Amino acid sequence: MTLADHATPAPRPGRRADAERNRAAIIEAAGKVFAEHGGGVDVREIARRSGVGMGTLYRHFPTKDELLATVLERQFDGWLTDAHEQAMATEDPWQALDGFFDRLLTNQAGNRAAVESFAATGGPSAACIQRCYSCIDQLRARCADAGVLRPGVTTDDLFQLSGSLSQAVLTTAESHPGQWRRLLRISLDGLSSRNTGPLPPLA
Amino acid sequence: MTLADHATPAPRPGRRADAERNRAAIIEAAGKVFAEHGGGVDVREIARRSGVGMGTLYRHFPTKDELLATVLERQFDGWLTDAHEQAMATEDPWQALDGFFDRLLTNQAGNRAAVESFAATGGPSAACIQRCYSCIDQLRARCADAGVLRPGVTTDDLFQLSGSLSQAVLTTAESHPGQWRRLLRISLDGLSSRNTGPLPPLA
DNA sequence: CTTGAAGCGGAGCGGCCGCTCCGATTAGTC
DNA sequence: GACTAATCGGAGCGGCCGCTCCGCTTCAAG
Repeated sequence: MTLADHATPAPRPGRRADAERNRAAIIEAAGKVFAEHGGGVDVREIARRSGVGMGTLYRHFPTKDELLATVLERQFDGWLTDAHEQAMATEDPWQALDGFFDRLLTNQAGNRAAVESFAATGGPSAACIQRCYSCIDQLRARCADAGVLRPGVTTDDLFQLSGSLSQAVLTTAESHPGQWRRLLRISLDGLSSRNTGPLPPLA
Repeated sequence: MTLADHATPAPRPGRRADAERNRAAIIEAAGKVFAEHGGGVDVREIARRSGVGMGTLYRHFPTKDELLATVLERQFDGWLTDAHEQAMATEDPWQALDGFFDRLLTNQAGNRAAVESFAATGGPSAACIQRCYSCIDQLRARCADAGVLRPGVTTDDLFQLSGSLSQAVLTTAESHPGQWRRLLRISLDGLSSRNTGPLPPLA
């Protein structure tokens, strides 16, 4: 995992064993709590759920934002890696793109904090966005080379699409789980090279 | 306007003139402030911007949530009416649908509070959602009758689409304004009857 | 102009929440 | 077991924000 680099402070090996355990507990609990209630939850709730005092929590993460960022980064990075690996293992370029989106969105289904962070900044962090862009661009290029992608579609378009769909994933999570897949199918069909009409120009 | 019914307390005609003026000022200022900063802003900011004291604000709206609801309802209702009228005046069913979405999304472009409310509850209020559903359903039926709409597409699909795109409208508002139109075009192309593949079933 | 009731303003209360501080505890060493 | 430095825990501080309270102002009826 390359993402441990972003943690603050980084998990040094020379640390006491209980400290290491607590740190892990905090990250796990925070992941669940943020996903359930969004980034606005009381930090005390995270401390409670991880069985740790406030002092301990704040020694590991100097700021609530830092904790949120770390957690989000870990989660998103995991989802991204997973979706990317699956896509790489798929031969058909179009199915790879399809599977990538499906996997990525499935993974973050119901995670309030993740969607909020997309809404606020377009993603968990600049580095994360960059990684995501790279993945998407790779898949886009494969599709474009195979001639199955609608001409003029940019990596940015695909990135925005995933962000916008993650909104749908969240709002339909409780009432109509999985309905977002219909939107994904529709969008992907609109992205196929069957559609040759020009897209609105970038301002 | 049927939406004044939702205000609390309703603007009674027998009220003093200055009270009426203040009420209007509050609604207007709140609309701007909520749009700029989202539903989380300090109520004091709204009082300041409308040139009114806290007491006045809270006599007109017993609760911050009530104020937010009223404002959102007014705004959304206006946008919806506007988009609907424009769509009704368009003969071609497909262009009517296209124009409806374009107009609705353009109108709410950059309104943080509006997008938040979509994220939280799917819309400003149950009544508003109902109205929106009706509009969309009407347009959907016209397209379906004309045979230009992909088979199996539900009103719910179209509603979710608009909610998900409003997310894109917000995130691209500052860096790439108007880029969301590309996503809209893509989605609509995926919704045309040219695409006959079955959509994932509703769970 | 007088009068009384409707309306106004903003200081301030109470609760929530991010973060800190320091005495108690415990892991790890000899 | 003794020792010490790293770690822990949670009471509490300070600031933010929703909302209230009440003395002052203004409208409009007579």
